[in-house]
Order: sequence, then C-alpha cells, then structure tokens
Amino acid sequence: MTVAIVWFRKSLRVHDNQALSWACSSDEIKSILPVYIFGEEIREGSTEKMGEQRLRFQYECVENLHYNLNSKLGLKLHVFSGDPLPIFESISEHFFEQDVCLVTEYCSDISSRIQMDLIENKLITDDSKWSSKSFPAGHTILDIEEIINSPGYKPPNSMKDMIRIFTEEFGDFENTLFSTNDPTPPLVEKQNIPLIESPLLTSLSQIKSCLVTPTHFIGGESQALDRLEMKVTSQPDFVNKFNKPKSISTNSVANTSEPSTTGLSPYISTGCLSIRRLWNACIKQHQPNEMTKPPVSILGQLMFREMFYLLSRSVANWDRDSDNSHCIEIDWGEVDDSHLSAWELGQTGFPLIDAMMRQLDSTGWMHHLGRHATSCFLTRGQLWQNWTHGRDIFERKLIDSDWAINNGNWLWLSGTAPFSMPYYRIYNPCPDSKSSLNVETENADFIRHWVPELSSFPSKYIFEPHLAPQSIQESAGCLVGIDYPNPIVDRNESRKKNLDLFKESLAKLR
DNA sequence: GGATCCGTTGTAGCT
DNA sequence: AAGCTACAACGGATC
Repeated sequence: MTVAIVWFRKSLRVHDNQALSWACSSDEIKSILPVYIFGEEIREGSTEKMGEQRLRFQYECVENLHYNLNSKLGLKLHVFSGDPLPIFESISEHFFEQDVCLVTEYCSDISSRIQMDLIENKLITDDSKWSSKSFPAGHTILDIEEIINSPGYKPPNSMKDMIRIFTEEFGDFENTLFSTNDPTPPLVEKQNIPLIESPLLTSLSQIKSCLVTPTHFIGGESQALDRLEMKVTSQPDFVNKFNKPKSISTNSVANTSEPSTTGLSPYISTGCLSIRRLWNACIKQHQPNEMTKPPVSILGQLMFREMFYLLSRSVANWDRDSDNSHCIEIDWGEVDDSHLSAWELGQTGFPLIDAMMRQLDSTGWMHHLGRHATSCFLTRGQLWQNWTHGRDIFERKLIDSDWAINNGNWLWLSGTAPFSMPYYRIYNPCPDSKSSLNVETENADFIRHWVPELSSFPSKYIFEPHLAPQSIQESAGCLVGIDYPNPIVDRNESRKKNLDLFKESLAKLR
C-alpha cells in the first residue's frame, strides 16, 4: 500500500485534475498527501522574481486550492517553500515503512523537466520505496511529448500547421468535446495524514497581510469557474463572434477594469482553469455558420497556445536570442538602461505606451493589443532594445506569466521568429482614429486613468501632448517636460532608423 | 526552380 | 463606415 504525494505544480485546481482523480480513486493508494511548493520568495515577500501582483495572485490560487481540496474532497493541502528535492526527502522520513508515489501532471517547460529529472534520478531510482506517476496532458490539450516524438513532426509555424496537427489527432476538432474528469471524494482513511508538521499555509496567512491588495483579478479555481461562466458559458454571441480585438480598452462602462477579451489567461496559466474544460465550454456554444474560424476565433487562440507549447518543448533554447533556431540574430547593440527603465516605469513620453506599462505594474495585467504595442515599441519599433529585456519584465509582472507563451509572443512581436511578423509592420504608438489599436475616446479615457498627469488634456492632443500649444498645456495643468516627460525618441525618426537597422541585420545574416 | 501567394490582429490616405 | 491601395518588402510554402 502506498502514500500518494499529489504534487501541484501548474494545475492549481480540483476539477479535471487527472493526478488528483487517480490518487482519489486508485486502490493502490492508501493515503493522499497534496503538496504545493512555493519558491523561497514567498517567505520574505521578495518581488525580485515575481512582481507583487503576480505573487499576490499566486498566493490566492494556492489558498483557494487549499480551501477547495478541503471542502470538496476532505483533503488538506500541505504548503512548503524552497527546493522540492530536500522537501520530498524530509517528507519521506515520515513514511519509512510505506511506499511513496509522487503523482504529478507533466510540465513541458525546461526548468520543470530538469527539476523532475533531478528528483527522479536522486530520489526514485536511488530508493526503491519511491515511485512516480505523471499524467501527460493536464496543462495542454495536446500530449506534447507524443506530438513532438511522432514521425514527421516539424515545429509548427502557422495556424495551418496547427490545424493539420489537430485534425490528425482529433479529426473534426471544431466539434470535438474532450473528456474531463472531476475527482470523487476519497475514502475517509485516505484523507488524513497526521504525521506532517504544520505546513506553511498557516504562517502564510501572516504573509498574506504583507501582500499587495488585489486590483481586479483574484486568484483561484473558484474565481476561474465563475469567470468561465460569466464570459463563456453565458455568452454564446461573444464566443461565436470572437474576433481580433479592436481596442485595448474595456467594453464595460460599469467596470473599467474588465477587459474586452475573456480575461481567463491568469487562470489558464496557473491551471486554475482546465484548458479542456474551457475548450469544451466554447464548443458547446458552437452555432454553425456563426462561429468565427481560426486564427481569429477563440478556438484559434487556444490553438496558438498549443503551438507555443509545442515550439517551446521542441525548439532548443526557446528563451534565448542566440542558438535558437526560431530567433534570427539581430544586432540590438548594448542595452540602453535609461530607455529600458523609462519603458518599464511608463515614463517614455508616449501616453498610450506609458498607460499600458503603468497598468501592468499596478495590476499585473495588460490587454493583448497593449502587449503588442508595448513590445513592438521596445524592440524593432522605437527603442531598439533586445526583446529578452522586455520578456524578463513581462515575465516578472504579468499575473498570467507563461514561459512558453511569453517567449513566443516576444519572438513574434520583435520580428525575430519565423512565424509571420514582417518586420516593417510597426505599430504606431500614437494611433489616430484609423488605427487598429484605437477606439478614440475609449483609449483617451484609458490614458487619462493611468496617466493622471494628463487627466485634463483634450483628446486631440492626448496621444502626443508635447504637440499641444503652451496655452492648452497650461489650462490642462500639465506642462510637458516638467509634469510629464517629453517623448524619449522622435517616433518617426526612430521608426525609420530601426527599419534600416533591421534590414542591415538581415543582409548580414544572408 | 522561378514566380507567386500568404502570414492571428500595420498605417495612412483616399473614396 | 468600410474597403481599397500604396507603402517597402520578410521568409516559407506552394505551384
């Protein structure tokens, strides 16, 4: 008889959790010990690796997992922080007369795989009482290892490739519902493990008081399922007509924090929401002839996620700008710290860029198109900085940080990846009414909210306040150059220069 | 094998 | 309002 350590890494949920379901129902398992392990940063509240909103969101996910495990299954989550290997070793001392099985869902990212290899090598092969069981497709729809090891696999570079892969796997995938499983409450004798020292979660309630307050998104499975209902299950039109977003701003007058997109990404990246549950919820809304198609449809968005997961697993050095077959080497030169920090702090003198970067810093979230505009601006558009600098800042701050997707999007937007972003398509950081980034008044209000220096500025000048006549700056109570920075670059000049630099780098490569 | 088309979401100016 | 075109021009797939 065996103790199952159910190790929650990315699937911070009870619903549709294969590892958990298996442990609950398997006859081999005598008792269940659910475990979550924070990095060290949670103890000192360090925001070096995770920004304060991201840390706060992550904490809430774990707290809610603790609650749901207890209320739905009678299980008690054990929370630790630090290096997993010694933690497992010390746990195993409590079970010296029993076998222990480490049950997890497969994680495809490089650091998780290295970590898991280490644990299996050190613990499981050295010690016959340990075994492990991994479930392949918890965090993605596709079984990543199966796809990349199938004969004829080539890294996908387009929606066309993804449609081919999905069709080979699932046939008529746009009408496919995936089976999902909720765990059944385990026998009472499986539920309690009284041997383990009182876990970190109790002391975390003190840590919680040190965490930043939530702005809009609150972490956890319960919130994830509520949001799924609010944005998908109860909104057939929104799902069926899902198309490329037109505005970075909100669609709700009543609640300006609520995005025009689903806002589910923080719950997907943490695994609070099962990706298959989401896919199924979308399929159930399917109205023939009305559903938009990939790539712009909601299913298309989910398929791009799968694409980045396949690429991040099969392309070596996915997160690097050298020795990465999916990143052409552009001569970005030395980093300009003043430009980089102006970008990060929202002090570039470009109000739309600054508004979005300040929103990211305050809330941990930014609209999809905002990410396009700001990352283009930092790299090939205006500031000519290596994309990895922006990638790091997004990684740290976004509550929906996802290694595979964040790197993929930066590769794409910086124009370095082979998937279809011609480098000469550059977003205008000061869009007028014709731009795809703009719904004029909405974006003006968005700027006024996040860049309060400009709150009294007229819409006509709000994208480029330095062009406003002195009298207007005075009456708006904001003198550009004093109360709000002048633009740190001439946007037309830098755009032109950067197009030439990009062309030059390409010529050198050939 | 050279020409042509296409790529998740560009912009500006015209009708 | 929406659709067209020029802008300057990439790599990869397809024919």
